[in-house]
Amino acid sequence: MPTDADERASESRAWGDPTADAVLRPVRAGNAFEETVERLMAAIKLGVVPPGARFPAERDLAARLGVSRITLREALRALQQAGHVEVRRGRFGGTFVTGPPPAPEPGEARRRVEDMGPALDDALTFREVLEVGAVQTLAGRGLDPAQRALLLARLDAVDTAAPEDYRRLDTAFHLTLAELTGSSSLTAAAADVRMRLNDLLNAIPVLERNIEHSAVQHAAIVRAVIDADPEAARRAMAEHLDGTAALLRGFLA
Amino acid sequence: MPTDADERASESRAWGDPTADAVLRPVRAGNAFEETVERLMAAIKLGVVPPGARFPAERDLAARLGVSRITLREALRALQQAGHVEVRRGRFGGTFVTGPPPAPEPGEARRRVEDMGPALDDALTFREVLEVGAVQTLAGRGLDPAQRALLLARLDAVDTAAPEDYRRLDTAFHLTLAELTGSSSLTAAAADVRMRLNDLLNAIPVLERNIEHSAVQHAAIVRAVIDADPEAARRAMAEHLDGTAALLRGFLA
DNA sequence: TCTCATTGGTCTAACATCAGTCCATTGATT
DNA sequence: AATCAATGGACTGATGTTAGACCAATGAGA
Repeated sequence: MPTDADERASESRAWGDPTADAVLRPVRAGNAFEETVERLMAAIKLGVVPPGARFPAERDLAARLGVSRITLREALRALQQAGHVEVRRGRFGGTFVTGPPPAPEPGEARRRVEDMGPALDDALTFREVLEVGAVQTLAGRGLDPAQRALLLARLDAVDTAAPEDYRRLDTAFHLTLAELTGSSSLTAAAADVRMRLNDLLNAIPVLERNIEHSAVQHAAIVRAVIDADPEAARRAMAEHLDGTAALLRGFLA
Repeated sequence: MPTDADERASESRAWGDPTADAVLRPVRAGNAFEETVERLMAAIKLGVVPPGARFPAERDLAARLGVSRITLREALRALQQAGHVEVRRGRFGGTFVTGPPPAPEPGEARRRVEDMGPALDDALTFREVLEVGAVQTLAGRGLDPAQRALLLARLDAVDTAAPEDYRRLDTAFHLTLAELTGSSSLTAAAADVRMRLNDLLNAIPVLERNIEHSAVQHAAIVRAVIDADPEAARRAMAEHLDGTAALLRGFLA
């Protein structure tokens, strides 16, 4: 009877599963506890809360994460038991990030890359789209003086960073570019992919040569953005990202 | 005493709140029920399940959405009571999408755009980054014959669409571009942002002139992707998106 | 030395969500 | 007309999650 509906239904099947998968994907990645632990670890690993600094008070933090204080505390206790944070009571107390975890073993990187599997290509592609898109957008609309100052400060921070702070300040530099677009969705997505790749990057030794190379590329990116040259910005960022992408993919070969 | 920690802490504060906000953002947008309703409505509005077609069986759907069957059923019942779906029991039964909702009033678009406020710019910026990035990526790596055929089919579908199917097939075309990159994160993000803008787009009448204009731009995008010309693809997509962006922003002036 | 604002620690009652099981209905197929 | 596989409908008991209130500890500043 409803031939019209049938036609549409079959047409819908022809839509291709990937789109349906994207819309009908899992509503939540895990339970509140797991996701909270994930976020807190991300804040630590991305350097949002550097070693020695403290997280916001439990009540604040729970509100920010949209999670009950109890759930948050369970997550914090997990981090505490894992030795990532240290909790002190009383006024001027709080949850403090302990020193950086021991550097991973040399072979660790390879194992982690292999573990990610197809998710690696997903993350690398997404990152390139986001970060290249961010600098193109910024170069296309130009920066006001305050934005320019912030960006130059971040660039300088990376260039003069001590080795143990390098990753953290590099992350800050990249995420600042996303922030400056003013799109919170873009910033959140950029932070998310960065987090996914961070474990891999941390497992790769920071070589002096690579740092110098990155410094040149970072400078080129900033220059292109400030000069309001989208095409140059695109090229500089793509080149920069392709470097580490090739490095990571190299572990799969 | 711990001056080192203090320095790092103050440095962290200087990180800028936006990054911290991005990492310490809410873990979940709402409860499972609300998010499930949201997703199902998205599937309907984006045309993933067109009018007359049916959703996967409750057990399948619950598994896909990563939600218990009970929660899913509550969400489905909400959609049923709102008249968006129709439930039939027995074998060959299921949850069917009813006909399209009545067209919104003329003044509706303006109100909705004003309601979104700053979220509009966020969504428009994010969309531009994602979709421009997608076509650039595709043009940069080229399409295999199957991908090319799929893309051309989607293009043809939009061009020959009946007015009531136009938005749905236009959405399919855009999301297909994201899919072809092979990055599920990118596809999910594109679907998400499209969903956010969809209500606004639906509130704008579909004019013959605009359709023709879009058809030309769609063709240009596809040509650039197939010709493996990233710069042309970027330009074509940016121009296309800026059109509707200007239209929507116009309601705020 | 004492105050007290701020912080983590704990508890309760209510609600949300879950996995698993079994029942009721349907209609194409036999 | 009977079969039966696939579907929605309904229930139970266990677990996850929440809001809110109250207690305990801390140490900078009065």
